[in-house]
Amino acid sequence: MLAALQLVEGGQHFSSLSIREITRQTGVVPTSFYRHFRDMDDLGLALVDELSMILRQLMREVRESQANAAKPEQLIRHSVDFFMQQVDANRGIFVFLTQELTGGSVAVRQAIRSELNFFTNELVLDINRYRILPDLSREMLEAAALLVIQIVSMAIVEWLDTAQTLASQRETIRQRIVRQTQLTFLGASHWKEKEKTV
Amino acid sequence: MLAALQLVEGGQHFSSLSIREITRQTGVVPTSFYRHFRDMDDLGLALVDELSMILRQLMREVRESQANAAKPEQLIRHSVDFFMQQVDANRGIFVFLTQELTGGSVAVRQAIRSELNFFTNELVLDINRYRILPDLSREMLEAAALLVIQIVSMAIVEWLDTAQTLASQRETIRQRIVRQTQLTFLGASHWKEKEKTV
DNA sequence: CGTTTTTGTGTACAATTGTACTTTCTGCAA
DNA sequence: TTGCAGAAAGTACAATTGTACACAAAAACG
Repeated sequence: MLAALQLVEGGQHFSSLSIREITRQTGVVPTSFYRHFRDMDDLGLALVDELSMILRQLMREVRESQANAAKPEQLIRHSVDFFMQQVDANRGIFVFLTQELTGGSVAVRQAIRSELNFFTNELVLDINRYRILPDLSREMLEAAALLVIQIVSMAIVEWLDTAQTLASQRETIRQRIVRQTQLTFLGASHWKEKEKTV
Repeated sequence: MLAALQLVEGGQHFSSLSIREITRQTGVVPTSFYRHFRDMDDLGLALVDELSMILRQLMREVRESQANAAKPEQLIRHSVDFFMQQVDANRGIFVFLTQELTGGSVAVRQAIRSELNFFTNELVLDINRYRILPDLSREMLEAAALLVIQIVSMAIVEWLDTAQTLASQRETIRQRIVRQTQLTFLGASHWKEKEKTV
């Protein structure tokens, strides 16, 4: 699994990897692959499972880093800074997950989407816990929370393409995440249910 | 190019296609490939160019379908309905574009991103033309417009995974697009520049 | 018409691939 | 110490791959 992640981080798309390539990377004979996975699809799913665990832990750390939040208006900014730092420290994970979010097999795609839904629910819980947006309907709350998750997801792809040395471009991305997130919360706080959605 | 699109629509990832596979699909000898493209990357870029043209035309039609818009509050809903209809009618195009948005080579990814920026600018022009959000700063306006584009982009991926027969699931996706877009505009309309972004 | 450019064909080959199979190794429990 | 299960190695083979090169048809153009 680590070998596959390294190859993906090295610029190849997961769906273009071969079994032999992966075993070669780990310094093991091709047929050993089958001791652990039925085929590449199986490996893909195993990776999503494994990386999901790591990702959840990582999100917990983002949350904890805000436990003694300075000022609430800087909460978003700090979370974004901290999170993007983690993205850099775990490139392989995020390259794989963003690739497969739109790429791999149906099963893998849905596994990743259900992980995004998990984070959406966590966010909904947090919003409720801190009594932000108390008047929002469940549906709208979920749409807003998922939107925040999607904002970050889309930004990660671009972030990973932007060299760490290009500080100004990276700052542009960070600012956009903050702005779009603020926009989302601002919109949600002004939502009146009478404005019928459909 | 059509052959590649068909294979992608058939469930394979573009980066896993082989030259021989493509030429086989068109009923032509493998070496003929090189008469038209240097390599697969070249084909990928050519596809983005070609599909961008089609996509722009398609977006124009979405706009025109709203020229004599009934009521403004239904404008979003109607545009979404019309657009998703076009997605169904052009699956191959959208499968490829969403795949490569996070997948392919750096060059292809950036080509697609710049296309998304084009649509963002178009949307900004429209917003200005109709005097929606007259008080919004340029930066915030762009962030909001891009967010709308991103909302749709993310939804397309899920849409393509949802069979046409599952009407209720598809309606859920449509509603989410509408809600998230409304949220974005609502937030943008309440934005005061004093709420410093960063 | 004749010529030139573009596109397609045929042949060839070394490299890589997935996977079935048999055999060897390794660590641990009895 | 023995036995055994899990992991790796070794061997094998047919299928597929990218691409070089020489030649043939077709299209474009004067």
